[in-house]
Amino acid sequence: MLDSKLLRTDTAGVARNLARRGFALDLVAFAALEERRKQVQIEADRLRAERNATAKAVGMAKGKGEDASALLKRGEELTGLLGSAESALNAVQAEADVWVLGLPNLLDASVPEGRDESANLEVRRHGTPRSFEFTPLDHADLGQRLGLDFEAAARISGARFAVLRGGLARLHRALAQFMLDLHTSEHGYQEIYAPYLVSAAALEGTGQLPKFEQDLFALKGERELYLIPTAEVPVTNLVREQILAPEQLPMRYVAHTPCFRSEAGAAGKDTRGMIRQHQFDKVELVHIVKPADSYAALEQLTSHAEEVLKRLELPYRVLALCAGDIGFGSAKTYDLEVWLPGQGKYREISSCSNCEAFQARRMQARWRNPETGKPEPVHTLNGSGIAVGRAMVAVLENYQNADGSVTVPAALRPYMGGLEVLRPGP
RNA sequence: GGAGAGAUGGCCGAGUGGUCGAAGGCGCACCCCUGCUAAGGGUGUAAGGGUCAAAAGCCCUUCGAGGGUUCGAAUCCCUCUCUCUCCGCCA
Repeated sequence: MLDSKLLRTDTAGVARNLARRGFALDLVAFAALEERRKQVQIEADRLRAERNATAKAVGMAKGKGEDASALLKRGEELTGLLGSAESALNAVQAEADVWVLGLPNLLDASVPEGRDESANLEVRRHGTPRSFEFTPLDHADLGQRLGLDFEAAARISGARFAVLRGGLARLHRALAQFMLDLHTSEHGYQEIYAPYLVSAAALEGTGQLPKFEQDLFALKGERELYLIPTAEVPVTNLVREQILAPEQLPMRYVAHTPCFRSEAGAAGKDTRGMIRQHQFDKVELVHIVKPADSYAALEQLTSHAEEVLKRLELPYRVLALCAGDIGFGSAKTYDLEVWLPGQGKYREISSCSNCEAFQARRMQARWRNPETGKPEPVHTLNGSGIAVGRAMVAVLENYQNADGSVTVPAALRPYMGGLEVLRPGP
C-alpha cells in the first residue's frame, strides 16, 4: 500500500513512477473519488460530533431533572441522518480501499527501465558453466531413473506434482537442511516454523490479496483460509500490528516450508519437469529493518542467497529486474538465475525484494523512531534462499555423469550420510 | 466433539446505560527533594483517521470482531473469533 498522504499530495509524481511499470494511474478518477471521500467524511464527522454533544446534553439535563424532550427529538433526527451519512462513508471508503490496495509499489530510482524480462539488467555472474563431453540430459529424463516419478504424482494429484523416491527424496531434504544450517549458523537468521494455512488478512498484508487470488489455493469450508504461496506470507506477518522497539531491529528470519501455487496464468509454461509445480519447497529469508537500512539489507540478503549457490558450486547470474518485470509489492528486486545445462540457459532460482514500507503499511507493522518518537512503518524484505525443488534440478543437471549417475556436491555429502554418487536404480 | 470461564490502555486491574478514552496500581519519561543507597513528592505517558501547505489547534474512531436495541453502549441483546479450565478423542 502506498502512503495515502503521498498519494494525495504528489499524485502526479506517483503516477509518473507507476507509469514506469506500465501501470496507468487514473488521476481524474482518483481526484474525483478523493473529493467525494473528503466531503462525505467531513459530513459524517460533523453529524457524529453533534449527535455526541446532544446525547451528552440529554444526560446532563436528566441529571438536573430538566425536560429533555427537545434534545431527544433532535437526537433522533441526528441518528437517522448519521446512519445514512455513515453508510455513504462506508461505501466510498470501501471503494477507495479497493483502489489503493490495487496499486503496486513505487519503484526505487535504481530500477532499470524496461517493459518485460528482456530488459532485465545483468549485474554479475559467478562460475562458469561446465562443458560436457556428452550431451547433458535435462532433469526430467535424468531424474526418471533416479526416482523422480511424475506418473505416480499424476495418479495421486494430477498434473504439476512430483513424487521423489529414495536418493532423490533424500537429496531434496539434504538441500533444505543445508540451506537452513547455512543461514542460521553463518548468516545469523532465526529459524521459524510457521503455519501453512493463512488468513485472507495475512495475504492482504503481504500483497497477494485482493489482486492475485487466482494464483492461490483456497480451502473449502467456513473458515477463509489459503495455502501459503510462499513462507514470505506467514513469516513477514510475524510483525503485523506490532510496534517494535529500535533495538529489536533488524530481524532476520529463515523458514523452510512447502509453497502452493495454482499458477493459473501459467498454463502451458514449463509443463515438463519440476520447474513449475503446484507444490514446491522453499527456504525463505525475511528481513524486518529500519527504513534507512533497507537497501543495504537487500544487498546482504541477496548475497546470502548467492552463498547457497556458491557452496553448491552452481554457476549463476544476478539480474536487477526492470520496471516492467518487477513484482507488485517490490520497490527493487534481484533475481538469481542458475545455469541449467539441460535447457542451456539460466533459470530463476531466487528472487530477492525490498518491499520498503509497502507491506508494513498493509500489515500495520511499525517501529518507534527515536528521532520522531512516533510509530512509523518498518521496511520488509524477502528472498528465496533458495527454492529447493529448482536447486535439486540444478544439482541433477550440473552434476550429471555420462552413465546417468549424479555426483553429490561436496557441500551436501554430510547431509547424505557421506554418499558421493547417486546411481540409477534397476 | 461436550461443559464452563473469560477478552478493557505497555502490563495488572476497576468499571452493568449518561459529563468514561476509561478509576487505581505497576512500568516508563522528565522534574523536585534527599550529599551515596533506600524512601518520598510532582507532572506526563495509546493507536488510527480527518481538517490544514505544515505545525498547533479542533473533530472523529477504537474497551476481541461484526451486527442490533437506545437520544446515548466498555456496560443490554445476537453472531463470530480467540484464550483458559475440565471431559472425550488424537499425531
